[in-house]
Amino acid sequence: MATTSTSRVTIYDVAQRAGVSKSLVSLVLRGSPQVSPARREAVQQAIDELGYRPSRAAATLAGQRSNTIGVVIDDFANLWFVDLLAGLREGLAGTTFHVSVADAALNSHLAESPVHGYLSARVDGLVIAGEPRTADAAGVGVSTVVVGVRRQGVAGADLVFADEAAGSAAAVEHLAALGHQRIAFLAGDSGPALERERSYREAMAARGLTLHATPRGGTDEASGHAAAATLLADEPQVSAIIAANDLMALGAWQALREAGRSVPADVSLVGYDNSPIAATGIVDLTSVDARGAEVGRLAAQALIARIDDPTRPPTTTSVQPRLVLRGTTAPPPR
Amino acid sequence: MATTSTSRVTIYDVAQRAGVSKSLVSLVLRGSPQVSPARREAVQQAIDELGYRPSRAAATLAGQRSNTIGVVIDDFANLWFVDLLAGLREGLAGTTFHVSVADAALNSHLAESPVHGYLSARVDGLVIAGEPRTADAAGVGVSTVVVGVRRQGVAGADLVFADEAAGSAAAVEHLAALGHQRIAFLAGDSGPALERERSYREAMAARGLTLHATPRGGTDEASGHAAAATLLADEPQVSAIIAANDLMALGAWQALREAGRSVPADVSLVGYDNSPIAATGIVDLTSVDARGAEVGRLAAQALIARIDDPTRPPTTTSVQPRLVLRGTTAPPPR
DNA sequence: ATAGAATGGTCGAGTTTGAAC
DNA sequence: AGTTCAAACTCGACCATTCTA
Repeated sequence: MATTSTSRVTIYDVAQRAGVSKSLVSLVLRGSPQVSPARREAVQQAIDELGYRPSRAAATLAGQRSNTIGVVIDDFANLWFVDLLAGLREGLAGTTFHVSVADAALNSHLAESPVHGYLSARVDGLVIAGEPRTADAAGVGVSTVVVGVRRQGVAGADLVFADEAAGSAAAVEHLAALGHQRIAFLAGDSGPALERERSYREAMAARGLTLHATPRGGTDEASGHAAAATLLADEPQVSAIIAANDLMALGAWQALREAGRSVPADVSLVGYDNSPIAATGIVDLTSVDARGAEVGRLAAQALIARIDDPTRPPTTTSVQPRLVLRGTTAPPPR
Repeated sequence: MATTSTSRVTIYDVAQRAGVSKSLVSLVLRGSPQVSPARREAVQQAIDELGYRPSRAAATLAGQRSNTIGVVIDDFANLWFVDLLAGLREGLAGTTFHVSVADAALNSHLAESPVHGYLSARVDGLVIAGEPRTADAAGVGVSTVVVGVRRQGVAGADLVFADEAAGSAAAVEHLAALGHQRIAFLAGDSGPALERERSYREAMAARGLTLHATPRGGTDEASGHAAAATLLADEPQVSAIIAANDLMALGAWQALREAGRSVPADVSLVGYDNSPIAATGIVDLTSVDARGAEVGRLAAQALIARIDDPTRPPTTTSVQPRLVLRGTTAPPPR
């Protein structure tokens, strides 16, 4: 079995052992139907006996394709991508593509950007689930789909994103239906956060309600806390808060607690992303589900189609978000 | 710039344009000091003008090394690995290794295991941060470090893990110092969970306290909820609960709330992992910090050393965990 | 079903160059 | 002027596959 062979076992070794040519081994490896069952069996046996592992590098070099799809995300700490990856995988079922994930931080010790790394790796497709670099705006030379609403586009890429407008509208509608009038929005400066804010403004205007949007800041828990604290000091009459994401909502909750306001009795709270943290029973945060899994599934579809025909015109697909009602929203206090 | 060249630009094209041999281009690419500034400059200019991207596949094939480290984790949804990756990256600073992350689920549409995928990719090193497959116990033929306490070992691999015994002991000690006697443990069936349970038992025995460990179940929120619900029904006199991880602690908290017991006034609660979710102000869960970043840093060190000298005897390194005190522990009710 | 060219790099050995002895 | 030597550069075999014929 695990013979400590001096050199690696190659396709030649397998071919020799099975008594066939190396080309035939290659065919078996890639599951070609043009191989007789007897030969296939013999080759497979030789592979097992020798413990042969095909070299992906050689296959990529010779085949001009890596059979790999690269996924670039902003940050592993951002929980949103967990769903996205799950959907991506689902959409890739039935294909033989490998999936490789990189975040900008992970390889920050190298000068190179993740996108360039994947380009060097000759990926067959690229999923950019974060803000694209300006340098990549002109196109990256490989089938690409950009996920999420981004400030920066990538030429020739397909687009898949959640319809943030519908999400904010649903949140506003839910709160308005409960009787809230003074509904605030905790704004952030990422692409999706901007879009969520924009549509919050629209939804409020459509109802003739007064806007209460905070200045744009970061999108983490501390930013949510700070923004909410300022908001509560300036406009204590606010009875509901929509945050640009769940983490900010948690920060806001903390600020509310510190201000002696209870959720949802005094103030209703709606997050955005429906992240795992919102779903825990102890947090139980009403949140807009951005449908990451569905976005991932559609992104996979778009990518497969583009790899199949790189000349097809870029498409734009949006997914309807869903408001997940939990325990942080209630009618305003009388 | 972006000339839509028919075929890819290769090292030959760059060499020709710069008026040097392809070997010299290769030397520039890898930052060799044996190149005159003038030539280096010329080559770099040619690279920029042509938009050349080296082929990693070719480099790996020719160089017999991929300059890549593969990281295998159980599941992206497990937040623990976020810290681990951060530490890994830190430990890899100054090297030119690329880092690639795969979880078992992500490529589940392929028959192949992540480890085998990385073997085919000819990674220079492997970090296994999950339960190794039995098939890999005999060794995988590449420098490997296993992270965390696992039931299954990998021959020849270095080991880096948090000292779970010290973690459980710290939790028990903290609770005992607050005056708790009836301290329960929510057990799970993963490698680390078993170890945490084992040392909980030891720490309790050392203090002459009666054990209250639940039967081992899953390690997710629902499992924590179920285990705690049963525990509260069977042994309502318990005044403190240590969970095998944070998610289980959240589930337990929910069960406590449903039973009308408040945290920490009626029952104290300690989680394990110090995950981001525990750190949020709204949850504020006392938790044992498994020091993922430190583990990652040490894993990187061990791996670098092993890649440097594959014959060195396997090492075992443990990291002292730290109990992070937050708002879910207090003296028992009188 | 197979031989042989092609893929795009790396690597070690060898060649050139120019200055120092 | 001839020899020596290191630094700078080039040559060509080789890596393990796929693809064409």
